[in-house]
Amino acid sequence: MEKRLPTIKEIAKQLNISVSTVSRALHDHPSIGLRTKMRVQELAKQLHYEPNQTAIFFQQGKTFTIGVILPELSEAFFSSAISGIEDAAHKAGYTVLLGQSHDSIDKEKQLIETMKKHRVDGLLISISKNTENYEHFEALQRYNIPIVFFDRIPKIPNIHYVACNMINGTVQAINFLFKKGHRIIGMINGPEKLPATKERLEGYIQAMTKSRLKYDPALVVNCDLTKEHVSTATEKLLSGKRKPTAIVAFNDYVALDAVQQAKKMKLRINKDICFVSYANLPISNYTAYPPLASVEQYPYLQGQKATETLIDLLQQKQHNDTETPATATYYKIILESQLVVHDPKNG
Amino acid sequence: MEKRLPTIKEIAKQLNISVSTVSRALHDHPSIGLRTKMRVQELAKQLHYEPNQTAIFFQQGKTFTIGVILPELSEAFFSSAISGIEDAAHKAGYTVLLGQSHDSIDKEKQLIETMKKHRVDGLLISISKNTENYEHFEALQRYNIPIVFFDRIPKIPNIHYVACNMINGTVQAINFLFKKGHRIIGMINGPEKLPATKERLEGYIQAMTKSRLKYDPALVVNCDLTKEHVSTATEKLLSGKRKPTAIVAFNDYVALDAVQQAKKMKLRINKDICFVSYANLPISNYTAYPPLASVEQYPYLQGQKATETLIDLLQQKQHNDTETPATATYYKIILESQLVVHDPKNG
DNA sequence: CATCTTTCCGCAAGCGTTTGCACATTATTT
DNA sequence: AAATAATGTGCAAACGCTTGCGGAAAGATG
Repeated sequence: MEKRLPTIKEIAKQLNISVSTVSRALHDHPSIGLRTKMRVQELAKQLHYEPNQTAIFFQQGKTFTIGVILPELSEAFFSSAISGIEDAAHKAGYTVLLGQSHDSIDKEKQLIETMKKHRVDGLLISISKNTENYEHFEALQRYNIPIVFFDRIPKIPNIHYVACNMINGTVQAINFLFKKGHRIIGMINGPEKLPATKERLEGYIQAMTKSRLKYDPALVVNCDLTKEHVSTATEKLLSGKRKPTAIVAFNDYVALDAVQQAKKMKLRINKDICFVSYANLPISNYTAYPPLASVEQYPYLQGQKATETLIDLLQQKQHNDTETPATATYYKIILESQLVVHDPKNG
Repeated sequence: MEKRLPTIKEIAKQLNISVSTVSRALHDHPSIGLRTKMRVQELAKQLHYEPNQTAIFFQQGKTFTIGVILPELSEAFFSSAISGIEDAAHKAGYTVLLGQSHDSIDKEKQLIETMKKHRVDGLLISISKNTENYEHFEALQRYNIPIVFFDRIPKIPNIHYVACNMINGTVQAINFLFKKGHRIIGMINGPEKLPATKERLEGYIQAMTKSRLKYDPALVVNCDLTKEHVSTATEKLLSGKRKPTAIVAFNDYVALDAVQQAKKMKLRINKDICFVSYANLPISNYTAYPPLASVEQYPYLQGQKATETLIDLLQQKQHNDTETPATATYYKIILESQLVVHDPKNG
């Protein structure tokens, strides 16, 4: 009934040789004779032997596992990212240990503990919205567990990260609208503290000033991304003194909510008011009034790149352990975002 | 530089006691004196001692890890499911090892190998579209690794699973349309082999016959869910002899693609032709012509339930190991799907 | 035939933890 | 004071695998 898994010891006993010989035979070690090598491998196959990875992990102090901590798996951005992560990890022979923080800093801390316990070789983290102090990350440095942050990056100096530059995308968006003749361009931005919000604002300011439209703070409103907030934000924007003819929205969902509000206010979408946003979700093509264009942030690619650099780091570490202590250079990989103009005929 | 993590042995040495005492002290074992218990715990904290989980995993033959294999993380259904899985697992002190099959049977097999190597305690699987033989699953039984399947279930007898009954949802959908006066109701179904497809068909037949509309096979077409196939399927349906006034679509995306095709054919949506579908994605509310209603499949809940039953199984196993071999009862948990009628004013 | 290589294999330690058992100390009872 | 019972601790094995080192057997060389 209780099928005990065969071990190296079993094989050794049956063949009347030592475990070390078996181990080496299975690893094709040069100092094992062809004959015994064959005999061992044969029997191993026959018994369905498989090495006990937990024993190996333990023995080698490596788990070939990378931990991933991110806010919310069901968000489209992160589900694409995790998809890229898993693919890249799998390709390199690593597996992925998963945890979502639900934007709670406590959960984030807990997860880090769990990951540490599981002795993950490294971590991929996209921090929670509410994470403001970073001790729990710094603690990991001491344990020599490398971290690569992605998308949501903490504001601390010496870290590796992969992110998408929203500034240039924003500039592209504004320029796109400018070329279409818009001169009063509003922005519905995200929660003030978010770096993503700040980047969008920076891009906005850059592009506006460069186009010699002066930057008018009244044209930029923040919101917490809930439908209600978006509505009030839109209303505020569209009933101000300077009424924008185009709005850049924090993401596609915000744009859609904003469109609904604009329609409530009897504005004609794409005539009285145009929208551009971020994320470039495929569903936009099906909506009644998709944004004219959307800034693609390449979540899958971000996940992939982040994973690749982490694995790179892990391999460096292996070498450095025997040589000099790692030269402290930090990966700072920035993907350029890209404005994607939507096909007008789906309007 | 190389901070070696403190071990139980370290503590023992510094306190001049044995490792076993330290171990017991840290576990609050009753047979350890209060004094030494305190001393140990104090020093442990001071050294930032943390047990090496890999050692414990190895020693106990348990990893407190559950493997999850599913087709595609970036699909909305599965990203919700994994979210539910992760939450439930975390609550029970388990962690989640992740893998996506990309609907490739080979990848699926590989992943199972990996999971087995990692000595996951149990597995949660939603099988790939193309999986037709099930040896690789049955092999696991022999290793005494329990599996709970969810959503996409293989056709083999003795398994645990959690699924969502699409039949009743389909019946609800048809009845809904019937009440609205529709008498010729078409269906754009999925790939023929998929159980999900079969269930929808069964529900369709049940409801149609019960409503004394006879079942007309010409009104049901299969498709592989690509946009092109959906278009041709829709066209075929709408240019048949009996032209449906309503169509039940395999999922919301299919419905949206079908709507586009119908519009191309100059039909008026919601007048000449109505749509109902499955999944109930939130984006539907933003689309130009959302389906009138959609069958909710509760992916988050499915993930959650599947995880809970797996953990249940794991705990049973622990007990049964010492007693009688598990009484072979199999969990077959079926959630009822639920038709959600959409608010017409968002039309 | 003696010596030196090569070729092949086993011994044993070590990774960090848990746990059954025996032993030593102290407290309780007669 | 002796016997018994509680109370603390330590020893050592076990989990499965890898690997440095030493050594036997076989072959090559002089």
